[in-house]
Amino acid sequence: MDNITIKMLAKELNLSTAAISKALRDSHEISTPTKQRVLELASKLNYIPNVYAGSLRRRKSKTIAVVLPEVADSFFSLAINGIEAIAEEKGYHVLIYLTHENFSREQAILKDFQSGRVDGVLMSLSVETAGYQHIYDLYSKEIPLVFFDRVCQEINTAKITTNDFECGYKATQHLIDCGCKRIALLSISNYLSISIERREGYQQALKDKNMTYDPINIFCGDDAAVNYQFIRRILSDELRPDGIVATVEKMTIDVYLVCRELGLAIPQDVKIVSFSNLSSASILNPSLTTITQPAFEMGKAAATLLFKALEKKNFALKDENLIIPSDLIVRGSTVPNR
Amino acid sequence: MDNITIKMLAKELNLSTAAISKALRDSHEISTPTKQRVLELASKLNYIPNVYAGSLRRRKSKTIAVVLPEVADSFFSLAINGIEAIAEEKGYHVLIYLTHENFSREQAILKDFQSGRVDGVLMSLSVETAGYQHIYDLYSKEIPLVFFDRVCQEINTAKITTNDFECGYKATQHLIDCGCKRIALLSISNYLSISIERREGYQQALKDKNMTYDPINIFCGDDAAVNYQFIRRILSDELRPDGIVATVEKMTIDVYLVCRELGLAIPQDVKIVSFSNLSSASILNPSLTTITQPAFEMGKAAATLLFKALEKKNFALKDENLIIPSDLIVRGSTVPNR
DNA sequence: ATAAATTACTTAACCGTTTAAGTAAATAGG
DNA sequence: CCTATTTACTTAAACGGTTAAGTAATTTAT
Repeated sequence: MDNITIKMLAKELNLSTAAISKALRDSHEISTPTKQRVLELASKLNYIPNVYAGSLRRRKSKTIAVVLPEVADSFFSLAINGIEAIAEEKGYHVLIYLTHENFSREQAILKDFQSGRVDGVLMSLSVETAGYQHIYDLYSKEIPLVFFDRVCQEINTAKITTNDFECGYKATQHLIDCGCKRIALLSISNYLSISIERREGYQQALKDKNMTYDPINIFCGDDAAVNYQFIRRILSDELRPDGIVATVEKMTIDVYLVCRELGLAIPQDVKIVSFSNLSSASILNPSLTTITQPAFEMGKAAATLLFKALEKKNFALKDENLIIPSDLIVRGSTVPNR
Repeated sequence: MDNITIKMLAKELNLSTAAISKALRDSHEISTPTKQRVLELASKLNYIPNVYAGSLRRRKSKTIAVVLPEVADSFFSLAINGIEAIAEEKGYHVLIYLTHENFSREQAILKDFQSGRVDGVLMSLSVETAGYQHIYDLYSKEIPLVFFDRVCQEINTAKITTNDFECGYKATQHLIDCGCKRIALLSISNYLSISIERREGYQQALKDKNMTYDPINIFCGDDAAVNYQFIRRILSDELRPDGIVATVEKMTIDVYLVCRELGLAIPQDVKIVSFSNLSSASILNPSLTTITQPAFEMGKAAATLLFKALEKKNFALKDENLIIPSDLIVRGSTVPNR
């Protein structure tokens, strides 16, 4: 059996399709008894409007896109939760796209959005993103865009971040306070906003204590084995770090595994602080000191801003810049020696 | 500036909109030089077709929905990865919906799909789902549906599962082999397919060794504190279990925390096997013995089947039933005493 | 040389909903 | 009592593509 359409309701009730449409949208142009009849029949026949017809006509899809590097990461999955919570509340639908940190994939995804598929976009940049033309192109189509976490400073739109600089600083300072002399920063990019901020915080903390050390960049591909070998090399060195700030959750597990393999004790030989939302942080061996980001809240905030822009025509995203602070949660991986 | 439409291309090239449409879809009815001209102008003006117009006319959206209980869970986030991988390959878009284990939310989500919003649905049932009318309603609209993990046996469509019965059996047997005498099963439902299967495997394993013990059901709400207290009560009992099969990842962390608080040693006092895809399992304190589900592969398989149904009109999902086995990975939480 | 088939289009209907503009009847206002 | 306004609709044109059916011009077949 075919789907019920407005046309069928119209024929059945001897009304025009316009009358049906208006009745369903509770227009004042339709009398109460007529509205009743329409509503009754609609519910009796289980009429469900075709969303594509509506979207075409109204040029609005009630759909947003979330563009993420990956989903199997506690930060991003919590952020999705926050986004979904708001979207559900507002009656919006959520399309999800994963870049897998790949630039050309990100370009292709954004290009597609020019089709009008979505009313707005929430995104966190990929590591590989070099150049922002694809973002400007989207921007020029006047599709509202809110960045979260990995933002693009160059683009003049809303950005939700956490206090990455301070967290880089705090994490480093904490390791210094615990007696670390050679503190490494494990990062995945020289260009990503969060990487830069965290690194600058790290460097400032070292500078304030007249210490130096090199941040270490790890190419973050899909190949976990490569990361593992890289970390192993670092920790095998004679002058290996005695403190590590891991700016990415993934790497932490590798650090733990490498330490176990090399017979290095955490926190005695190596202390580690990780930017992470792992729910298992407290039951690791040893429990992990983390910078825990407000992932859920950031997702919520990003979505809230986006919907504000979608619902209020004269609301400008340009100068919205929200920073939600993270927490340093001290645990077993950074206990001072003796 | 307004969006470029086929109409504009047609006017510019002195052709009909039909010719443009056909040229863009590489129809044999259009000459090569004309196609070239159309393609050139389209790319020059950056023509991007309006997806809603196309979807309305063709009654196909190139979009699928994924309906999940939650996303902040390693199984589901890996499954999304698998689904996205296939969807991307096939040029489909992925809408994501979270039920938060809530029945009425699940009903509302499926009802919306009757609008033609999606071409197909992948889903994993919520804990609270009681009754399947909403699924039958979807089914009657001939929207292909593939279940994964938490399936509904009653509905005659494709199902991707893992060998839950065997895993329940294997996990229990493993604990017995490690010397456990009182083995508890932590579950979240009496009705969920996976819960039933795992419980039956557990019970069979006990029966085969002439042992008895009660499975324990935990209401799995959003309130983590409730679960925690519940587990605490169980482990505080004089006749507390010395072995636990946790069928849900979330609970494992609670068990670890409660054990620490009560001064119970894992694995000496309590051994635990968990159904889990936690990437941190190997670095927990102690490392966690897991039944690791092929989450990514299950997502991929589910998506692959769905697309087969979408692309081949005479492909029936009815009797597709794929079981991808999980692995028991023995780690520190189940070392035999002495 | 003529009928048949092919080529390269055009015309117009259609997908299902929304909405600006029009209209007849009822009501209100002076 | 006649005009202005309001009420409750209808008509028809969008929204932007797709596609069945039609057609004139050219090519092929007999």
